[in-house]
Amino acid sequence: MDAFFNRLEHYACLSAPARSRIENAVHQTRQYQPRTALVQQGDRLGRIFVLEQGWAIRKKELEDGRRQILNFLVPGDIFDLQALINSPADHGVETITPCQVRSFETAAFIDAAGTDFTILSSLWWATVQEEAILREQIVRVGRMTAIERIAHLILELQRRTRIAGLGHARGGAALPITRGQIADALGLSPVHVSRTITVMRRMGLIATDHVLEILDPESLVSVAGFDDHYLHLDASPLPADLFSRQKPMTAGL
Amino acid sequence: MDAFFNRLEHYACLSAPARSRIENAVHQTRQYQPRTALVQQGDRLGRIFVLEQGWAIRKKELEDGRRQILNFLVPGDIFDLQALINSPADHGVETITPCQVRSFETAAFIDAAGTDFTILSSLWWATVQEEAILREQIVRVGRMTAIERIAHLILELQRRTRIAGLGHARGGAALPITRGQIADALGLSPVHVSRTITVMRRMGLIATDHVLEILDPESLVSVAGFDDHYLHLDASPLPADLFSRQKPMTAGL
DNA sequence: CGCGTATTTGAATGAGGTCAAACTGAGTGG
DNA sequence: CCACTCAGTTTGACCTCATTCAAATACGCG
Repeated sequence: MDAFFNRLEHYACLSAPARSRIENAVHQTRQYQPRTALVQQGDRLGRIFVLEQGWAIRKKELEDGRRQILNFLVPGDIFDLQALINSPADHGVETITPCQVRSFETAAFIDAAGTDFTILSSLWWATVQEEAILREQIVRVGRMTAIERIAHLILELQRRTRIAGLGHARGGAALPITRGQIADALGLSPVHVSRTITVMRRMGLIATDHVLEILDPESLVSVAGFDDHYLHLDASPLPADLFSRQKPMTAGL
Repeated sequence: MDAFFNRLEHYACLSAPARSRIENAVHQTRQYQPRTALVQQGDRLGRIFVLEQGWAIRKKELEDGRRQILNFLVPGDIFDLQALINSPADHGVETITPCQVRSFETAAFIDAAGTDFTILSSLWWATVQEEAILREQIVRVGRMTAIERIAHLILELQRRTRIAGLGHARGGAALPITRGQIADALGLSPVHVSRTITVMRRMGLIATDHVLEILDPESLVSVAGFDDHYLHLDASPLPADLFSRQKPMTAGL
């Protein structure tokens, strides 16, 4: 439960009863190998998942094999709250490292989460943050050069792993992703990613001894034009009386 | 209120009391000229907006003037539910045609919407759909060729205007957007958009007498590799007892 | 008419893609 | 311990899709 609670508490301080509601909700935990499909496009899910350990990707594929990685998932990330509506998944989720995944049946999850204000507040934060990440991804892919895209992505992942409680205090946080994955995430070819990363290594921005590491955070920020506002790291809980001001017995969106 | 109700009812049939709760919620309606900023990056909003008439865009801008349009807003679209969390806007919203915009103070909106299951259900659908649109935008910009991007965007907007109750029965739906806007949405240059659209016109796919119109929907779908599943047009209401199965007095996410 | 904005077209340039081959490193098995 | 494999990475040569620059054209609109 660590990664999940860690994430929820990043957004709002959970009450003891809230914690135990979730702890006691029926759930299962499974381990997966890398390259395992967790959600397949077209699936109707009926479950809510939490990535407890490891890395995964959201992706869409075109008929002819072109692949777009929409986003990386790091420990604590929740998917798919969309399962609340019973519509087929419009994209797939796949592990890229060994992963531990917790899942709740939708109804059990709602019983546990849907009545507690702090949990709902955290979940809404998580949704807002996820949307913001998607928007920034659009900007990267639509309007940035190769080196900007890569630098920007690295910084985003570094910030997100920090939230997830991974990674070392500063710069740190080794990213377990391949050139091919970076390419599919950023709309580039693996070859060009390799070339660009070589340049970045020579610039002293990053090191790539087996895993990708940040050497010079400041310069990287400047190369990427990175502004972490969109990640809403300043998360503060919603006002606690937001939903109860006039109707004490109801909890809402 | 037409566009808003029309949209909400696309997702779930509203009860009479639900309608009147919204109708009676304190709100204001304003008209705006084209190119008016409705939300500026960095604003703290405190209001929920509904686009009643006209078209708008969500956008982000880079320091040096590069601009990325994240998404187009059509009548019935809601922004920004993110205002529920009190965090500065990470992107801007701007009109591109004359617009009529309704807005609710956050608290008033929650009072009206937060306790009614059908409304919450509709709002959740709208959020899920919006996220799906952002994801598809990533695929367009990341992995499609210019002609695919343009064809795909045109089809998305055509479907969305149909939901919005604009546009003619088939093909139809004139899109009031310029080459420059298409370029900023799709990560292309206006010049190349113009060239590509000329090609598409010569292929008999579209017409561009003042506004953009679809002539040959089938071929356009094939050129774009368009699959409208992601728009979740098959929206069906959540099971009405989803939140009340075990705890009758609560409504939830 | 005259101005500002959007579009079109041409020619030259460039960022990134493709193809192909060599290289690295972590298993795995003899 | 070495050979073999497989996946990922690197590098070079060439190509192409899209950009940039520039000039011409069309289109409202006061």
